[in-house]
Amino acid sequence: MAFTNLDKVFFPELGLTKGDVIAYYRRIAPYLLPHLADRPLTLRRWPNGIVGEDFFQKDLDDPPAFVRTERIWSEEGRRDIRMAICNDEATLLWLAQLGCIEMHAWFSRVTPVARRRGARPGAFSGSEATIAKSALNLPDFVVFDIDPFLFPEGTGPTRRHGELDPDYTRKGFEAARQAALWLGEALEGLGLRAFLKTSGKTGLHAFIPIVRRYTFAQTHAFAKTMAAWLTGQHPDALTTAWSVRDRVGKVFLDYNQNLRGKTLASIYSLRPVPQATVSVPVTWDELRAGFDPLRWTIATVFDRLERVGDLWADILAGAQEIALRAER
DNA sequence: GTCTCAC
DNA sequence: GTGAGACAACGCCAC
DNA sequence: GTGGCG
Ligand SMILES: [Mn+2]
Ligand SMILES: [Mn+2]
Repeated sequence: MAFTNLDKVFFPELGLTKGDVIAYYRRIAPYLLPHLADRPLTLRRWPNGIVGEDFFQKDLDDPPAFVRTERIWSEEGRRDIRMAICNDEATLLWLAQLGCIEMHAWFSRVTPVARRRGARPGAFSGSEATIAKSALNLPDFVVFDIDPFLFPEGTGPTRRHGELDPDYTRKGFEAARQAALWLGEALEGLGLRAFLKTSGKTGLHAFIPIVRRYTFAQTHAFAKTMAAWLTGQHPDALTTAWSVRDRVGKVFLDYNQNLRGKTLASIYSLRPVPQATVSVPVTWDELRAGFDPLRWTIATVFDRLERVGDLWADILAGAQEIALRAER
């Protein structure tokens, strides 16, 4: 496999090239690869850099031989597609070569669930019924995508990528921070430990590691209940509204990613914003103290990693049970 | 970015 | 050999 | 079935 166009500018403001993106993923690989392991990938590609067009890709027609793929049923396409799984550095760099700036891994894995009877390990193809019965329907996490919908005066949802507006960044993140703190308190009340990361923009991602025993329907219901309860406690600050215009001025607690095939920009993903930020794990103590979420970028993240290591290294070891009854 | 097909 | 053109997701929900 | 949404 050949790398091409290494000098093509991918981040004009910083002058970062495609070669810089590939170099970033080569260096981050030891931290990132464990979090991608065994998870189907939804590719999101920017072959002409962050100011160019982007597109999603799931089906890989004829990938290099070193790329692991899995045949997975696509209900809408009524056919099997071949999805990439990134378990090694070569595959990661191939993805970067394709123009993947972010990595989007599923919340479920293809590996068999231990001690599960009646399952057909490795069968994800042929029908919706097959994949619904498979390990891919049993996520490792309940996820909360915490998205501030605060905008500078005179702008609106259509211009919500206000990453260039420091005032908006600060206000939006402060709102997301408060929302995450409320979520953290509620989860603590349930005896659940969650892992936190910046999105790389102004939001936050909270992951609750769970045993692979709950279906997406169950994790979705759990997250929806939590989000609705929190929104009821803080109706002026939080929303779960489906319509963007009904979210303006609030923090959108998005529980809807808890479905098979949905993704978020992964931990240690480079984000397609001018500052070339990175999605970085943070501690709850750091959240309480506050920070600038855009401080971690392609240029600065390794300083932090060398100091604190991978704060999510043990995330799968802490798989928890979730109560399915409506809590409180 | 990759691939195929026409010239 | 080279350039043009096609192509690269999808599930859920409201209406 | 189409459109909004992430
Ligand atoms: Mn979101
Ligand atoms: Mn988000």
